[in-house]
Parts: sequence; C-alpha cells; structure tokens
Amino acid sequence: MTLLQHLESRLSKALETVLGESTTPNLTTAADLRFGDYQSNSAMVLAKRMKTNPRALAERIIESIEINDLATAKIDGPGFINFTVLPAAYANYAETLLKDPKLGTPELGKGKRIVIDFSAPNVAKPMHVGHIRSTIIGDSLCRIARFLGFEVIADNHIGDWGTQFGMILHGWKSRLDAEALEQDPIRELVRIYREVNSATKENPAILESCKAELVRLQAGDPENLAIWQQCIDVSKAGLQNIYDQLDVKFDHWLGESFYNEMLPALVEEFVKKGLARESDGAICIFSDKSKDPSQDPFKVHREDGWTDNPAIIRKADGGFLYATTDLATIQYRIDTWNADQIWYVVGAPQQLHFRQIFEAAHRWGKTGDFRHIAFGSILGEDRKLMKTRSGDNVGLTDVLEEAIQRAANVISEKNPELQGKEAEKIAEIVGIGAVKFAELSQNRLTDYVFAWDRMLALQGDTAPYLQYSNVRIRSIFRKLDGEFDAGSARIHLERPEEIHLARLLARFGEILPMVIEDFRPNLLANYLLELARAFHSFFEACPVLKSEEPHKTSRLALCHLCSRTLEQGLGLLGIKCPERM
RNA sequence: GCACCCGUAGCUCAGCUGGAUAGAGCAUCCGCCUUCUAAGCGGACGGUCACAAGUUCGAAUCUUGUCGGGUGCGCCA
Repeated sequence: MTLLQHLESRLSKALETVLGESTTPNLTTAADLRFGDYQSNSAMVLAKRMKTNPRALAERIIESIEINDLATAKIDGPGFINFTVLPAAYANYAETLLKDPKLGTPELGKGKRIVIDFSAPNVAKPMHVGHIRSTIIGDSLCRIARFLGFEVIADNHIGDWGTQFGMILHGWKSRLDAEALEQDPIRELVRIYREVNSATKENPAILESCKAELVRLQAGDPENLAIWQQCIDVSKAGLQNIYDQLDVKFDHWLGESFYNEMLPALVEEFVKKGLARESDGAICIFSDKSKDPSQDPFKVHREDGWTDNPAIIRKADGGFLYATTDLATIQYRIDTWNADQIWYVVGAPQQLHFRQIFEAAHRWGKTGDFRHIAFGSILGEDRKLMKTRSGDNVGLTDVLEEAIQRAANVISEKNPELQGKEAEKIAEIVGIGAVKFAELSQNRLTDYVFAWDRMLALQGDTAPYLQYSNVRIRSIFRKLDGEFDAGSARIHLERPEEIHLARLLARFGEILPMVIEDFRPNLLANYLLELARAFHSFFEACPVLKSEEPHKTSRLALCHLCSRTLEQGLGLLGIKCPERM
C-alpha cells in the first residue's frame, strides 16, 4: 500500500464520520511543496453540494481524521486540507520499501492478458529514426505492464507481405547485383527497392510489372516465394541486430504473411454474415448505424455532404489489404491467445484506420479492449514528415552509432581511467540510454523535429544524468568497509535533503499506475529526473561514509533504496545502468 | 468540406481526470572540486500559457468560436 493510499483510507473514514455516508476522497500530491505533501480538495467540492462554508467543513473533517501517526493536517486558502507527512512516517515507509521487491508498486494487472503490437517495421526497408518511437515506447510499455502484473505478449507484426514486394521482386529479377547482395544484403534490397520505386513514378509499365509480380507471389508462384523467403531471412537478421542493440525482445514475430491464408475465409465470413458487401467490385464494410456521422469512422464529409467511407477488405482485383490482415490478426489474438486487451503502438495518422478496425471487430463479435496508443510524428528539418519512401532519412543505425561515439568521447574526457572493453561497454549503455530517454521523456503525442543534439544530449535532463546518480551511489558502496544489510537498517530523517529524497522514493509506487492508465512513460521519466535531482542534492549536502551512526546506516539505506529505484525505473524504460562512468 | 493532433520562457519541451505565486533542461550570467565520481550542486535572468467569450469559489487544463501549424479521409501499408 502506498502512502497516498494510507492517507486516502484515513480521509475517507473521516469523511464518512462527518457526512454520514461514504464518499471517494479527493486526494492528490500537493501542487507545491510549500503547502505540504498531499492535498485534499474534498471540503471545497462537498461544501458546494451541501451549501455550507468550505473552511467550516474542512474544520470538521480535520477534527475527525485520525492521522497523528502519519502526517499533520492544516487548512489553507479557500478550504484546502494540506497534509504534511511526518519525517518518521517517511522513514517508516522507506524501511518497508527496503524489504519490498516491487518498491511499493501495486499488482493491478493480475489475471489480465494483453497483446502489445509495436515496432512492426516493413522488411526490406531500413529502419530510420521514424521507427524509433513505436519500438521504444512499445518496449517500455511491455516492461511496465509486466511489472504491474499483466501477462504481456509482445508481438512484432512485421510488414512482410505488402505491396513493396512487387517492387522488390521486379528489381530482384531486373537489376539485382549478386555480389552486392552477398556483401550487404539489406543495403542491396534497399537499393533495388528505391530504384524501382522511383522508376514506377516515371514509367507506368514498370508499375504494372510490379503489380503482376505481387499477384504471382500471392498466388503462390514458387520462384517468387523463394525470392520472398530469402528477402525475409536477410531482413530479419538485420532487424534482429538492431533489436539486440536496443535490448528489445518480442515473444512472437507474426507478420502479415502469417495471416495470409486466413484472409479469403475471413472475407467470405464477413459477406455471409452481412458485415460487408460488394461495392464497385471491392468488398467493403460500411456504416450500419444511424449514429452521429461526425463520430462514425465509416462516414466522411465531402463538399457535397456526408458520404460513405468504407473499410475495404478485398480489392476489385481480388487482393487483400491492410484492413483484412488486421482483422485476421485480431481474430487470432482473441481466439487463439485469449487476449483481454490489444494495444497498438502505432503513429497518430492511422487513427481512422484503427477506429474502423476496432468497430468492425466488435461487430464481428470479437470482444476485447482494443487501444490505439498513438504517437506524434518525427519531422525532418523542413518540418515535414519523415517518409520511408522518399529515401535519405537518417538511419536508425547511424543514430545509435553516433550516440555511442559521442558517449565514448565524453568518457575519455571525463574519466580517462576507463579503457578498452569496459569503456566501450559503458559508451554503449550511456549512448543508447540517451537516445531512448530522449524519446521516452516527452509526451508521446507531440510531433518533434529530429535533431542530433537533442536526441544525443548527455547533460541536463537525460539518461546519463540518471545513470550518473546511480554511479555515485555505487561508488559509495565500493568504498564502504564491511557489509551493508538493507533488511535490518533503520532510517532516521533530519536534513531537508534526506526528507525530500525519502518523499520521492515513497512516490515510485504511485507513478506506475498513472503511467499505464494513459500509456505515458514520460511520467516515469520525469519522476526519475526529480528523484535523481533529489539524490544529487542529498549527495552534496549529506556525507554518508564520513557521518556518525545512526546517520551512516540510515543514509546508506537511503542510497541503497535510491539505487534500486533508479535501476528499476530505468529498467522499465529499457535503459541499463553502468557501475561507473 | 469534415475529423483528429498541436500552439506554454530566446531554443527544446513538461504540466492537461480544473486547484493556491505556471515548471525543467539548453543558452546567458554569478558562485562551489585538499571531503563518498563537477556527466554534478547552489543562485540569477527569462512568461499576456495563440486570441476571444463562457462554465466555476478557482481555468494553461473543461465548453464554444477565431487565427496559425500538422495529419487523415475507396481499392498503399
């Protein structure tokens, strides 16, 4: 139970005494530390309903609340009840956290199974910086959900069956450089894809040839299938390298091709059940409700009024689409995996698509909680969208390499004693951490312009700042003579820096439920920055090893808890901590 | 045309289930390494929260409208 929950239960008891009925207490962390640690606005909210004076009501609440062992309560302003947690209560709570492997985090996901669909790159195209958001946010949400007790299935729904294979097959047959393929297969695939892609724009005949290759592939032509399989294999190997470097793991890689053979039956079922019908030769899902058209994903407004905006599940030429595969995917995840929820970490531009798919799946009888976890776009320096097809984007590999290089430069400048393998390892942890944290520390819906210096910053509000605070703690324990037993340590808080550190350590368990509520890892990132700031201030103000007992043990315990919290928090963001840096 | 997202300090961004004097980092300036790692700490400077109405004891946050930027809207994914 978190401190907040303890206070809540005391407050709700007091409210029941005063009001004669139970009410949910309105308790949050205080907006400003000057007022206290937690604040309740209940008196103001309830006074309105009861038509009494809010301060008078607050008086009565304070008189009946029993919190002398936890906090002091005080009325301020128009009727705020401010709670200041006693240092002894913080010390007490910190001692229980020392023994809690979950650091105060509630198990609110118990018994729930979620599929998280993220990353999902197209094969035979290089990953560029635009792919980083889904991968990093998705991975972090997997880790956080698991920590909260959810059963998570991480699924990489790779684009291994799209139209791009028409172009690759055409290019493979007409302009493949076998030697280049041998040397660097992905580069060669990318080259032929880009060349053919631009060629189709000038020459319609080439476009037709690509489409024909695609049809042959989808019809099971052995030659095309063999080429396709070869492309998939080399692409997967390349992707795996990046995932290894990012420390991102999936439970499954069920790409589009996996669902391919289910599609004809799916379309037939939709038609048979009256969920879809033919229109202009294509099979489409239409609006079937007389709901507000502005809220209906199957309606769209044009100059001449509201018209249908169907989801096409089979093209006039018999081919299947994105929507068809996605419905088959939902079916598989619900029926085979028994998922309660499916989370899609996919860019905001696809919102309409997901509204259609989710609506169609529900009509189809697939019950589940489907969420589109949208994120903003990464823009080029021209403030325009980074598009895969236009080529020359900054490659993801280049970003990671540059990040590691910059970290290595800082290491050799700040800490030249670190050499060789160890220095390389640290540079990787710091560099990759910086990139991930830059992404995770901001609101996922915000568009941003890609900038090297922003993404690769190593000072200020960054992962290295957090890693550095942990390194400082590790250094203390390295220099400690003898053993430290966290289980038996007693904590005493006197200095304001100690109290503040304990205050933030107590809040770790309050953050994660908020993170998962709205899928906002940046709340965790911001919390960790606050915690690290508190630690650095503590570190400057409160000597640990040179202090007398009982402060020494108490401060060691705070450091120990802080280190565990930082490592756990960073771990949930997919960021590692070096021993020294 | 309609829908969704965005507009907060010189720059990059937090804060948005309504709360008190709107916060960080970067940049600029002033201090702090003979004491546990200065990738750090302490301080200063910096704002009409795009604009206007409304709801409320109270609005950056909710509602409506306006302006500005982005995205999406039948056979791509």
